[in-house]
Amino acid sequence: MENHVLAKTYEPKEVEEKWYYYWEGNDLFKASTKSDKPPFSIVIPPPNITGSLHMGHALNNTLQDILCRYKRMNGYNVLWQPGTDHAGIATQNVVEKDLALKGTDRHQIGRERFVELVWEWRGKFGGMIINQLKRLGSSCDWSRERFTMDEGLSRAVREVFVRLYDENLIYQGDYIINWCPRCHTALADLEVEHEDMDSFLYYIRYPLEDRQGYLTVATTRPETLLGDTAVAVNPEDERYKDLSGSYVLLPVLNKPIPVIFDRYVDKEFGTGALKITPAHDPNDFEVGNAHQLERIRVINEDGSMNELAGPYQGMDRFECRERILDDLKSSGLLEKIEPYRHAVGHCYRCKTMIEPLLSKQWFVRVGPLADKAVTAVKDGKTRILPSNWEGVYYEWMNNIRDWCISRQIWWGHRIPAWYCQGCGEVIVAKEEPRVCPSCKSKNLRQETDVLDTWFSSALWPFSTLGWPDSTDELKTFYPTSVLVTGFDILFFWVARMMMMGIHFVEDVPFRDVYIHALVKDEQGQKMSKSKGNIIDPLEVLDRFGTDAFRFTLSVLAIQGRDMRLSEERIAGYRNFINKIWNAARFSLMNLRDCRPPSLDNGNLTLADRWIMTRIGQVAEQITQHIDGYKFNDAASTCYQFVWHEFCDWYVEMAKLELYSRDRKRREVAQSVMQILLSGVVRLLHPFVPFITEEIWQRLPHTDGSIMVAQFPQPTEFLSDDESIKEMDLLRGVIAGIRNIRGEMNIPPRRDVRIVIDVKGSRERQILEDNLHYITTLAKVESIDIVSGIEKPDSSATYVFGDIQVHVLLKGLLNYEDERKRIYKEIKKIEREMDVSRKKLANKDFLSQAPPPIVEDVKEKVALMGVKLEKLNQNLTTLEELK
RNA sequence: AGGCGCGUAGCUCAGGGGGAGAGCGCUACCUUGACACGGUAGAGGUCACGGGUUCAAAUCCCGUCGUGCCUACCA
Repeated sequence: MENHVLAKTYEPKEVEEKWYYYWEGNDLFKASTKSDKPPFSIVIPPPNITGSLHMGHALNNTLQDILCRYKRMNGYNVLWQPGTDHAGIATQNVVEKDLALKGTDRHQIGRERFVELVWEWRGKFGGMIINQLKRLGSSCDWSRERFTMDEGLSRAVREVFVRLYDENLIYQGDYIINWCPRCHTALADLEVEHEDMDSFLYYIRYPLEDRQGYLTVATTRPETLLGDTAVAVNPEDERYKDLSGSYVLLPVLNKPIPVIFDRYVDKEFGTGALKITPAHDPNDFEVGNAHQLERIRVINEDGSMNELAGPYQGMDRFECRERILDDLKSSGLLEKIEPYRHAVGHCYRCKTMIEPLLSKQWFVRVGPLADKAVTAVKDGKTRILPSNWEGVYYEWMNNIRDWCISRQIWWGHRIPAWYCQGCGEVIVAKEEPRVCPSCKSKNLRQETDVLDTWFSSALWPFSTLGWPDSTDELKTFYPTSVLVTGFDILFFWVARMMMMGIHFVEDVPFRDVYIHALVKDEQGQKMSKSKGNIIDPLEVLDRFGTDAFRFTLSVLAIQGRDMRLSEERIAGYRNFINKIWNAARFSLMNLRDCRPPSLDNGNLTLADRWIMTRIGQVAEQITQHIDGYKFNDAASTCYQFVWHEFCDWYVEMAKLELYSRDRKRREVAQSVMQILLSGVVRLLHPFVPFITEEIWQRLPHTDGSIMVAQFPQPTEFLSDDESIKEMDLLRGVIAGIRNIRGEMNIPPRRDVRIVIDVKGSRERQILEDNLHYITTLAKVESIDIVSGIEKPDSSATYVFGDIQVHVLLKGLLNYEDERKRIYKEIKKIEREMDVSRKKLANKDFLSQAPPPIVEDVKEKVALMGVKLEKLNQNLTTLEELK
């Protein structure tokens, strides 16, 4: 125990680093595979190595840490599994930028060297976010940190790939994929962001081959006409019935292409005639397949036009569009242009406009996997919370499309497939094959594509635990207890982990999925670099301290609603942290000479019994709230209790005991104070770990870290309902006197005299026993307790139930103010009574409402009646005096 | 186009069939021996609008308006 007085203001910087080292150094974050305790496990949503801590991470990890610390204190063997993901495209982009600065590029240095450089980059910068997570106080088991590209996880990736391929759940094929010409790779459908853009609908005339006239098509992408292989119309469309079997001439290239009939075409849109470009549009691709059309790809992977684009070869796709339009205009084939707004796909990494391209790629056949993942949630094996996200999950799973998993980049898990240069055989294997099993050729070349990063992330809950080996970790901690994440990766990640976990480990990856909100700015806007409205969590940590920040995030973590974060809000909770600090400071100052605590009911004051009962109730509420992922309710309950019950009332009342010359009284108060403070910091610890450890360590008669102390159980304290009622009475009387002082503007230095008129003997007893609290807290000179007297002269009166508190104000009473005060009170009560009286006058209410409700209303009317009567008497007396 | 959510005190939001709540802000007073990152008191709301169910609706249902987000291959 340290004896010197605590600083007046809490200084987070000094405290945070010290305790984090202490926790980590003492292995307090470590999980065990040999423990009798029940397991509790969470896998971290792996931040990507290019990232820096943002608000989303801060919230996500704060919530996970709250759960982990709470569970540890409740006696669980907790594994919080940390790690990072390799973020294929993003990381490759970062390193490529570096190369560009040095005047080179990856093609010049070659694949092998490039991958080496990425590993070097990762070694230097990839751990940054991990240190930032530590600053947040995250209690991950860092000894188990994993990386999606490390050896074990790579082995899991190969195992999964090969098994899915063998089960015919991975296939390779030519399909239209989303191509990012800047990142130079295919993207999965999910990685495409659709954005509404102002554009034009161009009406282009395709001359009929065998007669005069045109067939006019409407398109948003005139440049793709170079790859057209047909024009389609609806077979039901009367306008075009006579075109059966005919051809039109493709403008510019003057090539005949057939008119085909397909129900897919919407008669109402445009002209009802649709140009078909099977190599550059997913729908056209389908139509093309149905009609065995040729697929002509006219755009290169860098977005330029290729040799099949004839005169436009070498132009960029956007330039080509302009040139074609010019040419169409001059040849009279451009009928008209209409403004048109429609959704255009963009790369989620670099925002470049996506080019749908025909390309050979690897796909996962997700249908069968998705079915099982849906069933698991339907059967309640995994709960998705809040439950409205379940619907979103089903909706997506039921409409799922095959997943394009190959990426044309170098950084990632290279696809374990080899092509035999001799016979063309495709070999998929965990280890590199020496010879072709079919033709025995040794000339094999490995697939150059790598896998989508999410492919490895999908294995995270079991690959990090050692799968495919049957490890103790897997046996102890799988399925994990809960996954905490944002809805933005529900499809990207959660759904895929569900599919893979069920398929490969034969059980769901998590029991609960808790979906938390997005963090937005004060205006409710998404934070983004381009908007410049980012609040940097690291700056917040510096300015306000980790605990203040974590507490703010907890209070704002309301289920199902995005949070608006502002600095004022954080400053407000910084004040709360300081309040905790000062409450502890006061307590510890008075505990220097204390003995080990014990609760001797016989000697407890009303305040003691009350606060000991309240903290038990609060412990129970907080437990319920955390168990239900109601972080905001849990944090608010802490706030209200600590500030408005512990500090506002208990500390003030305990001062009388602690400053008492009666040693026994002081000792009792010290006992209660120790138990109370110990309970408070333990309740708060999951939310604000640093300050609570600091206080815990200074608290007499505690040992070890608060991290491993028992979370408060209601049974540690008292359950004394009478004390609650008695305190309500006491607080009501004190509040009444304060109210009059405030309203009447009685200077604080002016001690006033009070007469309390109380009939009930029990109530009288309570007040008499606690007179010293009233005099001190209401700053009163003296109190007389009487029964059934006339209202004293020059008094202001507060009516509390059937108790009247007369404040004697000789020479200070402003009659007009007092009259107004009472009148206002009367009006308020009358309004309330009206409502209740009407209810009682209603036969239906009396007969149909539940009896306890009716009783309540009757009781309320009776109480209000008494109060009203007294108020009216007081008013009359006052007017007579006037 | 569908789906989900939101509209409650000046601001940010809890609550969710029977007495309108919190934080911040605001007003007045207070250098009280834990804390001015503090204390005491106070002002402030036909709970978006219109219907319906009910003895009773801010709360449940339907509709309207406003607003946000997600999903989607109509060129």
